[in-house]
Order: sequence, then C-alpha cells, then structure tokens
Amino acid sequence: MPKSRIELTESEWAIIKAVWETEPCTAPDIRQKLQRQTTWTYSTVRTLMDRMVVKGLLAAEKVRNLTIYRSAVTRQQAQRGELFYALKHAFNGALTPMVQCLLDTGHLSENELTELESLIKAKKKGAKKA
Amino acid sequence: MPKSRIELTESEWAIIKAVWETEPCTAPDIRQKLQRQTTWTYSTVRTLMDRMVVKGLLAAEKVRNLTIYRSAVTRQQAQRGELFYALKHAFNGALTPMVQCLLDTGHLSENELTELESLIKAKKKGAKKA
DNA sequence: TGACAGTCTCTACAATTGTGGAGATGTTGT
DNA sequence: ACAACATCTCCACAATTGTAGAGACTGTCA
Repeated sequence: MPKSRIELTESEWAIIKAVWETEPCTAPDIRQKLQRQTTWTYSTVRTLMDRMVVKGLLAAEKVRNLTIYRSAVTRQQAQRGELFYALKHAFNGALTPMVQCLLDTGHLSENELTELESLIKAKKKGAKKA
Repeated sequence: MPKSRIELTESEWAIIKAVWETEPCTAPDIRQKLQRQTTWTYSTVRTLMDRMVVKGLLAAEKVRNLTIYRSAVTRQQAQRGELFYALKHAFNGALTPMVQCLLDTGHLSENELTELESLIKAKKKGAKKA
C-alpha cells in the first residue's frame, strides 16, 4: 500500500513519465530522454530526481558510483492522485459533473463517445456480477 | 476570454469556492466562511486573496476603507483548468483513458453509471445536430 | 471623547519548487 | 600515466506558497 495521496508538479510529471518508460535508469538517461521538451541541465534533473526519492516517488540505488533510479509509484497510482485532486477540489468530489465538464469541453468525436458508452456498459456488467 | 491556463493551489481553491458563494465579499467574510475548514487568521486569508488578485483570479475594489472582492474567473473556467491539467499531465491528453480511470476508481452506483450514459447520449445527439 | 471592535497595511519568515554552477571523482583509451 | 569524459556531490539562489504578527486607522456606542 504505497502512498495514499500522490501529487506531482509539472516537472515531476515530466520526470516520472520518462522514468516509467526507461527504468531502471540514471539521471543522465532521463536528461537525455527529456532533451526535446526541456533544456534542463544534469544538475536540475538530478536535483528533481533526488527530491522525488525523498518524497517516495522514485527509488534510488547506488551501484559503484552510479545511481540507478526506479519508479516507486505506478502510473495508475499517479493518475489516480491527479484525478482525485481535481475531483476533490474542483468538483467537490462529485463525479458526474466532472464527466459532464469533460464532455462539454473536450472535442469528442462520435467514435470516442461511443467508446465511452461501451466503457460504461462494461463497467455496469462488471458491477452487477460483483 | 479571460485567462487561458488557470491553476489553483489547494488554499486557493478553498478561497475561491467561498468567494463564489458569497461575492461580493470582504476578506473577513471569507475568513468567517472558512472557519470550519481552516484556522486561518485574517492576515492569512487576506494575503492569499491579495495574491489571487495579482494572479487575476479575484478582483478587488476599494470602497472607503473596505476592500470588496469578487471572483475574476468562473467556476467553469477553474474546473476546466484543473481538469486539463490532469488530462494533459497524467493522461497525455487522452480522454478515454481518463474516463476509464475514473470508472475504475470511483465507486459508482448503477444509478450514476446510468446517468453518465444519458449524458453521453445527450452529447451525441447534440453533436450530430451541430 | 475615549474605549472598542473591525479592518487594513506592512513586513516577515519558513518550506517548497525551479534551476543550475563548481569542483571532486571515477573510468577508459592510448 | 594522463587526457577526456561521464557522473557525482555540494551548495546556492530566486520565486512561489503557507502562515501570521504588529501596529495604524476608523467608525461607533456609552
């Protein structure tokens, strides 16, 4: 049961996404990976990653003089954290208005809408069984 | 077209929600309103609100020695900002996975699911017309 | 007309976040 | 053995965020 409330800053999101795709990895690896999106120096990346270790978002391990990083939270966990944050603060925990807002705002194609419908249907079926 | 990217901290959410419900209002009003949730002093509330004015989240007006505040962004705008933040960072902009996550995580009753279905249906219809 | 209560202004300070420089150290090819 | 390079460690500093005290100002009721 890792971390109940996960909240990431924009920079942290950038880092952890790169880590998920690369782990196990080093700070230089991540810097490399983010080269297109940011101009962060090694120091910057390193500092961010070390702070994330302290927060329990990443795990670090020393091998000789190398520091190997791994994620300490899954993508799902992080996604949920973000979603809950929005849900709780912006929508006072009410799901339906949130989805409503999503529908109102997003430019959804008919296909996507249909897809959502099937998601819900599937969910309904699952719920019934359980 | 006010503010494109709206992002609020937890404290700011607390404040602006109170403002939406009370505006026009003063800092003491808001402090009062938040009494149950926080133990903020007048100074704290005031500082927060003034900073929000600088950011364009609130508007302030002086009447005699009173400072009257109003929201400068609508609830919708703020909600969208929060939602987009999550959407962009946690889900790389992909809506369907986001809804998926919502469904997976939230403990939705059958009723709520049905409600969501009708939302989508309505949306579909609207989209067709447009 | 003075004591209060309510409000304001100004200032401060610690924690977090964003960013990165300087210099030490370890690794390797020649 | 040394130059070149990759990586690390340590430190720094500005901006933002959370939190609030001290003291000035004003309107009001006895």
